[in-house]
Amino acid sequence: MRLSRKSEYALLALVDLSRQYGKEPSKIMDVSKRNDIPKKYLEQIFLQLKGAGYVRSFRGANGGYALAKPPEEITLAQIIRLIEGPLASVGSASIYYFEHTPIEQNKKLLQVFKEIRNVVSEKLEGKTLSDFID
Amino acid sequence: MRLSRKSEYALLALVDLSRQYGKEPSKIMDVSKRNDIPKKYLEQIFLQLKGAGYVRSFRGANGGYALAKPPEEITLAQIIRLIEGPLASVGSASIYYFEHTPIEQNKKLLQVFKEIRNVVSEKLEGKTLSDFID
DNA sequence: TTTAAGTCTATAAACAATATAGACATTGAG
DNA sequence: CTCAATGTCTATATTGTTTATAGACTTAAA
Repeated sequence: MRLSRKSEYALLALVDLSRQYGKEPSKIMDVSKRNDIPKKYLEQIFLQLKGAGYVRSFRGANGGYALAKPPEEITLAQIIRLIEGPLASVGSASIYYFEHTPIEQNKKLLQVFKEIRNVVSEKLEGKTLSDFID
Repeated sequence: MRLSRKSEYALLALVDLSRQYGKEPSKIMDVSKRNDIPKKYLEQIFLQLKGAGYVRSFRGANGGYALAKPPEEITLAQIIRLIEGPLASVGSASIYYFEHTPIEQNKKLLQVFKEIRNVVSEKLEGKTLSDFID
């Protein structure tokens, strides 16, 4: 499970919104500056997060973005699955995104990557955005 | 730590050589056929493994490839680090391949990925080629 | 009506993954 | 000595992904 820059940005942006949860929405520009994320790229990331129901947007002047649910209800696993796809190292060890890959030819080898998938999954399912507000 | 096709091929090919350890070297063509790996791609993979000292080659007629050391002495971690680079999900959580990335801005977030790196590393350091001979 | 926001879609630049091609070098067998 | 089988080396092709950037459009508040 290699994280792209996009996922790093998404996590930072969501933690930023978590700090404002219950308050006024945050403007893309402000989130961009505070976390050093390219503004136009962040726009796309927020649109994706919105499509998946993790954030809400408010258009027009005084608009901005806010979390769509409490920080306690959004896990790292959910966000990373959204942006990256499978948590597993190989497609054939993935549950949500299973696909056939060559390593299936060796059952024991595949088993190692399933075990890794499981521990990674547990770690990420167990952490929510609320755990990362300073 | 997302595995490329190349790593899957490398692991399958090495396990194949492990089965022949102590016997005659295996020809690229045979390893290719047995594991369904494109021959010309496998050539490149073996050259890389040879450069890193995991396999030896014998040229000319009756040539082929063999493990350069006992299967017990080659770990999955070594091979994956060779082919993929860092085991860590993010560069800033990597020890051997550290680099600065945005997620460092949030120490707690970074810590999660360091923990994941550690468990993945332990799993892969703890398994050698000998564990995968049927 | 103006202005400050978010929306949507296209595209570009750079890089990585996954091979394929072909000329070359080495070795053993006959 | 020559031929065939094998590994070596380097270049290139193809495709996809990542990481953005651009610009025209829509919405809402003042």
